[in-house]
Amino acid sequence: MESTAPKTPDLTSAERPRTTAHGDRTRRQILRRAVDIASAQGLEGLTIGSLAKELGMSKSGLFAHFGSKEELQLAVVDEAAVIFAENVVEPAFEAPEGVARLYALMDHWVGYVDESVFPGGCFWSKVESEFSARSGVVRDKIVELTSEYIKAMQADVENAKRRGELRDDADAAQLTFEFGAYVQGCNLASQLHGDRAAFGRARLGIRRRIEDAATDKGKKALAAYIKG
Amino acid sequence: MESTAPKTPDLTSAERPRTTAHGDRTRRQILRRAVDIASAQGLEGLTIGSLAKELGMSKSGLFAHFGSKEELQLAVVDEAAVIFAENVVEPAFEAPEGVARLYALMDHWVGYVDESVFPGGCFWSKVESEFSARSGVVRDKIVELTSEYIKAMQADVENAKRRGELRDDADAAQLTFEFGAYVQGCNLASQLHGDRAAFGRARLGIRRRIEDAATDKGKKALAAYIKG
DNA sequence: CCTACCGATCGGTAGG
DNA sequence: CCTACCGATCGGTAGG
Repeated sequence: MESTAPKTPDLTSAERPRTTAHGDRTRRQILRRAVDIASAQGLEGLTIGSLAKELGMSKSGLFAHFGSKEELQLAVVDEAAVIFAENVVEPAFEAPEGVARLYALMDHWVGYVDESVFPGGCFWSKVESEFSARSGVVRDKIVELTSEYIKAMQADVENAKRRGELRDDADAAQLTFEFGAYVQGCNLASQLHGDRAAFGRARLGIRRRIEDAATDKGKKALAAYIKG
Repeated sequence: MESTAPKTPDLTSAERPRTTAHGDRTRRQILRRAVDIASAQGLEGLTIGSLAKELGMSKSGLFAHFGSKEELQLAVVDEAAVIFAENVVEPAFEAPEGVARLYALMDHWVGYVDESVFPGGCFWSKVESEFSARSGVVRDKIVELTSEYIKAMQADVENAKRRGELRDDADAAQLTFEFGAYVQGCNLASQLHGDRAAFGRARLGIRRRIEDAATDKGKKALAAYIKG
């Protein structure tokens, strides 16, 4: 039975009416706090009751903003993507194209882990591990967004090749894999072993892999960017 | 009030009476299944009720083997350490000392992730991430064991240096960091993105880092081991 | 090893 | 946004 004028509006969809400035501000405050908690406790450890208590509101009051725990988790992942864009992707675009921008992207990325934008370390490392053996829309969104970040790395590597700053025989997929691994590695070493030296090791590894694959033009461009 | 003859024996300690062969076998069966589940769902996602149901026993019957969820988690971590020793640490000792043994250790390590000894990928990656922002004896045990694995890597690097197979200026801590990062990287790429090519990339990265740091003697020893 | 419980907490709902 | 609930599940206990 289909109805052309449904009595019950779909409160779980993104089109749910939410036009007041106050409602938007409250929702944003909830999500900022939720991303912090999820970076430490995971998206399942983030419970509606404990989040509500920390924000000084009732459980059902908070719940009404999202409609389900899954919708809350999706909103938290979206919010984390905004924070990542602001702290890593966008700042890297200020560097000149080529190896400089590639290095800038990875340098900001390590910095975002290092400076602990989130109390629990890298939000993405946490939720990737948490959802790696699950299925559903939350996992799908995590996979989609982190795939974009990997593609952004690889695009910068391939752009540097096209500009003649990395050698033609440089293996873009291999470099991308190694860069991602270094970021993961320093996040875990820091969070689990308190090893702050790992950030320097990640940066050094990234720099050496770029230098090893760079042409003379690329080496000069990278040195000029790092010095400047 | 101290008693020299306490009426209630400490059932949570390791000294709890457990002498029957049957009890030991049951306990081992429970733990093997539990490690599998924890590699996918984590040590919190491993609930006593669901584990009991899967093993066809009552919740309290299973519970009696451990005394608390925390003791179960500790036993699961110990069991995972036995499996890691059998699959990675011990097989590597069959390779000759030096860069060959270093490569063998890392090759078996990647193989243990690749061949999915556990259904959820690397048990250690899962629980390291899960407990990175927690405190307590379970986290402490995870940190202790994974630190041992890192030390085993670094000991092999330093041994290869002493034998003149890696150059004197090779940075042992840097190499160790990069090897660990590659293992983490291929586990996540495989589990989250289904990227089985990542195992080859991890192995290639490990081999190139060793070759880049190797002396002529070391290059020959590595080539002989990989060919043989 | 079992059945039969316990209090606490989970996500979610009713009704305002 | 609230109070007051719900059934399900959690770790854990009593008593055998």
